[in-house]
Amino acid sequence: MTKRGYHHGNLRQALVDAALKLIEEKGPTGFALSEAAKNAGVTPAAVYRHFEGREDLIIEAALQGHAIFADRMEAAFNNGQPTALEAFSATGRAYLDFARRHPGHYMAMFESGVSSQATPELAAAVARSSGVLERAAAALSEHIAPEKRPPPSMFSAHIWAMSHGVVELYARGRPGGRAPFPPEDLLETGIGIYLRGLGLLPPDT
Amino acid sequence: MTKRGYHHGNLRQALVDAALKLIEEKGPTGFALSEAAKNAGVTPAAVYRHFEGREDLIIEAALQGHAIFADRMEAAFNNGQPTALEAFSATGRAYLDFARRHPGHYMAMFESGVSSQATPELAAAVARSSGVLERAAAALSEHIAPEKRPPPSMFSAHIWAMSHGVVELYARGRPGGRAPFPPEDLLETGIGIYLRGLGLLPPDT
DNA sequence: CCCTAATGTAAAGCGATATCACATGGCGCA
DNA sequence: TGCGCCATGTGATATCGCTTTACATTAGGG
Repeated sequence: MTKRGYHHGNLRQALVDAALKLIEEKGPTGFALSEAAKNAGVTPAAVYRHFEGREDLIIEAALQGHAIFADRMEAAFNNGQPTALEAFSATGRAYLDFARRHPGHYMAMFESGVSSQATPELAAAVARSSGVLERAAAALSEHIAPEKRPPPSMFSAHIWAMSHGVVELYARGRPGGRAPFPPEDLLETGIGIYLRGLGLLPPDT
Repeated sequence: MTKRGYHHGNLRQALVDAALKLIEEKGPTGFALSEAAKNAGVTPAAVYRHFEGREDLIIEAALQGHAIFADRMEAAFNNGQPTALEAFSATGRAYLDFARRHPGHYMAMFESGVSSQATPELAAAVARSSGVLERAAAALSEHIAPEKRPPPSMFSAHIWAMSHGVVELYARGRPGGRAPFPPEDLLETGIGIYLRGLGLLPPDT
């Protein structure tokens, strides 16, 4: 585990971990490649043996983030069990939970300024994440009367947009001072109202 | 208008304009104070006669953005005329329209990493923006049966979150390749479904 | 008309990214 | 076993952007 003399052993991942911690602490802007190197116990130049540069390191962090993200949502969705609605709801909660538990990853994924198309691997990871949410939406869609059913990809885009918006604006105290409501409640109620608009929830309460 | 020899005449605003153009072109990360200075025809040090530094320049851009933003939404809301629903809908469209027409401002406001509380003036400008949207939501709220009426601030938070999410994720081709739908449609339908969930739109179509 | 304050410049320090030649040592192969 | 290669890390250095300081210029009021 400790530095074995000259060679590190697993510098690549150690750098990613250091980067994630720094991004979480100081934001993607404040993150410095040289500081990540120092925290990993090597000189800045060593980073270039494993990554093309600063941006490439961020991309790797985002990539790992999307992998975890997709896994979590996949597990929460649980193949649509026990019901499409409950699975969908769990998936939504998993979204926010991921953002809370992995702020460094989330920032690398969505706030670092790197395009989701930066590399083919990243694009694939993003596609997998979207795929999970889209399948959850598609499964739930089947319970909507066909004539008032939006395309599943639009359905999932709405959910993703609201989830992301809640994270960005209210999960770290953005507009109007502090969060007027806990983000979890905000997202839960927002999605609830939206689902009611689709006829997927009863119109009471 | 042109540089009058040694003194510029209106360097402060010229720097803000240059910064906005650069932010729009290269993102808040790629924006360089020195480049803005060059584009304004002065040396980097001259910037410090008008701003405390790079971040302060971005804050001023965000500040002006919020002023325009609030004005536009205020005008679109039009004091709730002709109907609360139409005024609200116009306000939502104004949101997206602003993001499209003023990408530099929007990025400075929401993607630059500066806190909305960075300075008291910025906090005030943000509060004014939120206030407009919140009033629009409050006016529309009165048409909801009281027992199923969420607090207006929660209502407006939902709308802001979805609007912001659409801009961030789909107005510049984020997840899953390119935008599957025009952002305008995405937001319009999303808000439509949400309003239907509140009983503010008829459940047909 | 001059003097002062506002505004801009030139030069230099600092820290971060990135590149290059060189050092080290882990590991496969004879 | 021991040799040599190549992956991995270092040190030095170039470049660039932010920022500060001392100095230069000019607009405008007394």
